[in-house]
Amino acid sequence: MSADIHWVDVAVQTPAHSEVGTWLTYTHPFALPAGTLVRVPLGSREVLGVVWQSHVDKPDTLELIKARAIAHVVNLPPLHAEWMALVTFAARYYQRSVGEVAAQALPPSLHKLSPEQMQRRLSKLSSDVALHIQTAPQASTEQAQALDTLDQQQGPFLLFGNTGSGKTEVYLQAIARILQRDDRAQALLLVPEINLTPQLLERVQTRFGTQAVVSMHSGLTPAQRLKSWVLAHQGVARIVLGTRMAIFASLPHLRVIVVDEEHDPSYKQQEGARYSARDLAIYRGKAQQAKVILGSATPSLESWYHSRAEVEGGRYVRLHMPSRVGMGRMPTIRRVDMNHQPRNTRISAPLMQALQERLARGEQSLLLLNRRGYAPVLQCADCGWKSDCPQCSAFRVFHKNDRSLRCHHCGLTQRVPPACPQCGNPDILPVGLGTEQLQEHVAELMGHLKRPDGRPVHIARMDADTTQHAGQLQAQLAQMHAGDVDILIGTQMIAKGHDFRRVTLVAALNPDNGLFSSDFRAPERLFALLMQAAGRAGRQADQSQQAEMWVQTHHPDHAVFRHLKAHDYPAFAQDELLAREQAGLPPFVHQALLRADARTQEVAQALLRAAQHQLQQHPTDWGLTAQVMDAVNLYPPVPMSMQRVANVERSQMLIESPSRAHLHQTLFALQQLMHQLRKQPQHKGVLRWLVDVDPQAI
DNA sequence: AGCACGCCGACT
DNA sequence: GTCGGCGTGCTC
Repeated sequence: MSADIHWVDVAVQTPAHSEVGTWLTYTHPFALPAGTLVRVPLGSREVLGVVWQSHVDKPDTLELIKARAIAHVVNLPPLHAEWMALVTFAARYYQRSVGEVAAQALPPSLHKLSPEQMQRRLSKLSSDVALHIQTAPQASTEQAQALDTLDQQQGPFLLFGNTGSGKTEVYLQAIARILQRDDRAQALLLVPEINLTPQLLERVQTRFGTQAVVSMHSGLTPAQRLKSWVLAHQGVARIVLGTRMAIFASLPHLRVIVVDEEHDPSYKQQEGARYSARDLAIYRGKAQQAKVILGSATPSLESWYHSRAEVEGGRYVRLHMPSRVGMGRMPTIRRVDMNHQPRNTRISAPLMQALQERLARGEQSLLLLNRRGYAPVLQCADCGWKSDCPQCSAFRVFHKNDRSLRCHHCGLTQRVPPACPQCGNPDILPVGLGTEQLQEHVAELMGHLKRPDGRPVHIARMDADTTQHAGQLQAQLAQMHAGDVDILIGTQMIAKGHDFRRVTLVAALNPDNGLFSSDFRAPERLFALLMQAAGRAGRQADQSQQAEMWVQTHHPDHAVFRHLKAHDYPAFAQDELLAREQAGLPPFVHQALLRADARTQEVAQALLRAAQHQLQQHPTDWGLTAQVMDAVNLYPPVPMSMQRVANVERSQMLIESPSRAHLHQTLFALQQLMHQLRKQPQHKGVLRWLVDVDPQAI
């Protein structure tokens, strides 16, 4: 007379690196389809989980463990098989548990709400699909060609289009074609930053109808996020616009994925499962038969390499759109050799002249400086004390606004001391230049000047400090568009995406730090930033003749600036790829980092050294063959370039191989090995360890 | 990761 | 006498 019992394997958010298996087994009176969302008891709490599979027989691994019963079944359609495959793939690829990736991929409210609360929220959602596609503007010849190729070929595609070439229009028309052909089809449009979503959302909603489009990013309230997620999951929302997290959106009828500005580093998640939304887009498109379009004016060298000719082994279809539409030509690049300027010049004489000309004509200028605050460090004129952070291996930045010293890594904020804490000398001085000081400096130089309309010039600043509160960014952008601002000073946030119509001059004041960084991707990032910044100038055809991008540098002949002057990304990429190939760097090898954190660098490194020793001396103990280890390079553990943050010492070991398969075999072996090593008493002091596959920086 | 249980110092 | 410090260990 025993009731039916089914054994249900459920993925729950198991501890990040626990040895708990892939899923936990619970009981339920009847079988549940894979993908069903459930709430299950775990220890003393109840957590959200995803059913992976059900079976009738008791699993033999469960002999000693008592299976508990599923508490609730969430009243939503099950997640589809492709979503589960994506989560499984991401978990394996980025070396995390399936449950952890699944949990990260679901909206937070789904975890927190009780079944009753969920039910109430769900009942409020409408289920009318309201797609109204408006007529698109006439495509240019280049756009039409790109659209035809997108139609005819399978992809994935790299849309290599100059800033202003109308990439967005191609995305929208490509999406429109696919949504028109299939009345259930869904589209995913990824953008790098939340900042860029509102204006694009408006444009997409205008084209496709407000109801058909939802957004997904971390700036939404939990309720909004849940709503977007459910609408996408139910197939009601036809277009999802979002940041990297949206790559995990449940889209049962996904047919096209667009990754805008695909080179942008923010597509790489930097905590938890360190996934790349761009790379997962490629996987997801293939697995779910959706077209994938990566777009950029300065593609990542990885994507550029993958889009080389098919006969050379390329896997992506490259689409080229070199012309600007509805705007003039790209700005003239002017390099100022700072070796011929007085020492410590911030704004060189010729740049001053050019800025004044813009002011006289009522045109806007952008000044780019990648340093927030007033000065990156304070120094005692007497004893040489510097404002270092007591908790990090970094200097605290001087913010003059509130007279504070702030560590940008751990957040430690203190008032500036009245005198040197080391020798008592009251003479402590700012060293180096930040945006706050630049604003002050420019105001001193040009604040007395008048605009053509007789009003005094307006010198504004836009960076993380002036945009931290809700609405500030939008307000600043509105001022800029209204023409109230004459000179806008800011960090890289002012270079990205904005369509400032009256800007005719953009200047990078001190881009040299990007040139000789130890990070091999620094030149690539600098080139992309400067090209993107240049794209802000001369967006109105009648003004584009005057449009200029200025670069103040001590290395005017450096390849980055040479190729920038010619607006020649392909030449830059060719040089850079050649250098990468010769140096044995990505995309010619694959990398992963094994990282360990501890109170002391010695303890952190000891764990990594032990791991290295085990893999090299006893590979077979960990299931690795000598051949695999021959193809995998383990570098000696070293401190991270940002060695100490919030009193935690960080160390890392670079793992490298030309073979993706061999690299991953090594990483799987490492999981087992690291769990073993951590139990040993000499490694007790290790706070955490983690693996970063395809790291952004090393 | 949470969250319990557990065994030693300063508070109502 | 308890409140609470975070060390240790477990979660189907």
